Amino acid sequence: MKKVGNSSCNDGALLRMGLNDNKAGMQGLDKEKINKIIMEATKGSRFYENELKKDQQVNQRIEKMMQLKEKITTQQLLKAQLQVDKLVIELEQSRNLSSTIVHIDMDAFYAAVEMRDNPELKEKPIAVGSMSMLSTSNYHARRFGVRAAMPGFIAKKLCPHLTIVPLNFEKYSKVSKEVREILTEYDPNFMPMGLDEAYLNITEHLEKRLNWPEDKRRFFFNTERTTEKGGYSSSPVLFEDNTLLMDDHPEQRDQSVANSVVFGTSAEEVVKEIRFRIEQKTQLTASAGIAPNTMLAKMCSDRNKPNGQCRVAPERQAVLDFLKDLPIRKVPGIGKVTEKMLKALGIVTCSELYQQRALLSLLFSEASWRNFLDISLGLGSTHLEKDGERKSMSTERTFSEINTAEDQYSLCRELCRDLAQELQKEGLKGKTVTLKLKNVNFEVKTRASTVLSSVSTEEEIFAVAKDLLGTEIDSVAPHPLRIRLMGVRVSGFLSEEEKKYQQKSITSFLKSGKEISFLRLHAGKSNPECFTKNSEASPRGSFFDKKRAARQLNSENPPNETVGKQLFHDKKSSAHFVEETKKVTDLQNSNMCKIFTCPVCFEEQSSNNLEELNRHIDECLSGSLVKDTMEIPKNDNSRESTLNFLPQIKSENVDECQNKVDQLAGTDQSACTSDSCTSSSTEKFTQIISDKPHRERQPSNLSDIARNVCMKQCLLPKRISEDNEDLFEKTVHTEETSSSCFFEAKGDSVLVCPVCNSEQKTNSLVSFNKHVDVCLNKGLIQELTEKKDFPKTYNTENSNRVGGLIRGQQCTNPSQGTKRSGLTTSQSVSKKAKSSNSKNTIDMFFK
DNA sequence: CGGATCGAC
DNA sequence: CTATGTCGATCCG
Repeated sequence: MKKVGNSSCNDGALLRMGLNDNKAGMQGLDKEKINKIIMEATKGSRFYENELKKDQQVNQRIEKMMQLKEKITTQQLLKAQLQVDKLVIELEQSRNLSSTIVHIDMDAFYAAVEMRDNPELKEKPIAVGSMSMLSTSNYHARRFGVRAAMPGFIAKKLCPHLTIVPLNFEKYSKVSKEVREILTEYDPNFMPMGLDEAYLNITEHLEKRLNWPEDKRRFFFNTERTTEKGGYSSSPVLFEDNTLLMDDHPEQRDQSVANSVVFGTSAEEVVKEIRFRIEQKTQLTASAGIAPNTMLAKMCSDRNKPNGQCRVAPERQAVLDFLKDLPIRKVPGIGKVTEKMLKALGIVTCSELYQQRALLSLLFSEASWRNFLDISLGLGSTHLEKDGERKSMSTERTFSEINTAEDQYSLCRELCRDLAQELQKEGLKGKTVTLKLKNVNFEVKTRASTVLSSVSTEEEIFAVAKDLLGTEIDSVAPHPLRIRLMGVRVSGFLSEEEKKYQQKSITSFLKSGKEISFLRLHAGKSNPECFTKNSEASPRGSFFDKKRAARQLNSENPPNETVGKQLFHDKKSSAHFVEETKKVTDLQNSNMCKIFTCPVCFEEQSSNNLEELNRHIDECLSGSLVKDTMEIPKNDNSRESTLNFLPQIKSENVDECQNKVDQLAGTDQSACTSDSCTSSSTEKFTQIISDKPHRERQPSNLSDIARNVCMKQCLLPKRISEDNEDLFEKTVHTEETSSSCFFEAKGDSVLVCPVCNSEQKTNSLVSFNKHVDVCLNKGLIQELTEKKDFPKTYNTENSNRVGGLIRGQQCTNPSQGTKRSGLTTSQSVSKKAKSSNSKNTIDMFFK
């Protein structure tokens, strides 16, 4: 039995410290010991106090969420269920299993490189980083609880023999480049994620490869390599699992020349080949995941690491099976906080995430719950988008306490200098400057200011940053600002188009003088810093009160006003132009490959968007529905079609299909928003129902509980007594006119509680609703979580289905982008709490 | 727009 | 002693 709800657990900051399961190696420590040691090293520190504070904030968020949950009524939940399930259908329709995405992940990358290059380190627990912070550790060290993102001094307490190797990025970059040279052969558009990870789309490679002669798939062992021991390393690790190279075409192996190996043509073989080549070239091992989308591929690569690979077959059921018991924390985008919040709702696995989809849609923001839904359905991006233009650039530094204004200003200038250098390398200018400060209690603040003309030089950036800094210093005066970190960021870059306009404008407006002085200014870094100098350089009026003036200077811009305004104008119009063209191309793109299959007539519909498809389905429903002859056409795996509705229908029972039709029918009325339903939708609804009364209504899916209640018991064949027929009519009618509530007053009647299934005699809906509420609060969550329908398919058993009544919210563009949202509760946070909180923070910031 | 937060590497 | 640096996304006020 699963305990659900109010577990605002007080596991404190320990949770944050990333302890992991320890496979009880011969050496190493068990979890308990690790926790204890970390706690001893940690407690009482400023860092720890701050962690506790953050933890409490999370707990407050959870509490708020739970309060919100308490207030959710049955009706709301059921309605949400309907809406979400409509979306589920759309998402299912758009499921795309035709791509083969690979995620490659180098094993303990930095540590592995260091071990490779220094044989002394082999067999020893090592970590890469510093006493302050570790970037990674080898597997040996991990047995002691030494992990990435852990400070070295704590790691040393866990594992006194730990060797800490300083970072050497140049080396890692070089190795990374070697690996990328291999990857690019399989997908020239592969997407690197940091130095040690990458996504590949090998769909095209797989096709080409089918026709490749064996020799193109033959690779040789590296025999020249002289390892540390002078020996010859024949990559023993890779071949430890001898299944690795023997499946696909064993006969081809025999023909291979000594010291060579031939790989097959399957996706698995391709990935083995990639890993083989990586290891031969770099002596490093990689893990890999193969799946129909990036999210799954990433989770797959985690499955058999280190030095393993795993595949999720491109079948809906395989995807669902893979997700079934997978802890949500394994999902990219779900971090500690989200994990904890969901855990408070009793959600730990992906299947539970699916089961609670209705609740989640009420408790979280749209972006969040939609993300959750994608996750629980196993949807992710099926193509690798090249990353767009950079949005910001920043630099920050941690140091031992700095508390004098002078030091802080000069540090700030230094950061601006570094940043300006980087900005100019990429030829970027931004309009927003953000200053970041972390005080000695680890509390972080950011302060931003946006100016009219974009900045890129040290002087320009510093002019803005110093004001922000000055304001912060003032705000604590007469106390010193005690900081341990400062950072400067520039954002709000001009887009490519805007740049062109700007260049034109600049060349036409600015004559040589100013421009050159801009370009040359930073080269002569002779200025021995000091902010006083800068304030001299700023416009007049700043020499009264340094600090007051500083605050007003926000919108100073070196060129004259008219230029600034002119630029602004141009930028706007050009941005508009860009947007328009983008729309057009987007449309064209989406035109290209989207073919929907109408779930009613089963004909392929090429359409721009869902709305159009829905319109078609509408027509089908009102026109040909009566025929009710649902021929299921033969459908071989046409890899072309991006949308695979048919195969699903095939694999599910007919009733499931009917379920979808019902829902679609009930949803298309976009006027049927939130709390009101138009009569036309109700008409259609009754039509469908009366058209298909003969169809045996089988238990369908969880969400039918929602429909049950929506349509009241009148549509539940088993529970409808004959004399309720009348009720049905009235009911529908009532809904037509007033449907602010799913339950309409009906005089004396016997209603069946959709939760506990018991009959409830009521004379008022209020009392019945109350009963359902109570029932629901007690049992629904639990009941839903206990459903065992996940493995088979998400949409299965439950009792007594009825047609749907769904609000016509537009859910266009099921594009399954790569975006992963952060998380927030959708409801507003109490202002009081927040402001008092921030006040506290401000007070505390300078103690 | 500004500030805070989350999450990934 | 000693708890990173950079970036993107999202949400709310």
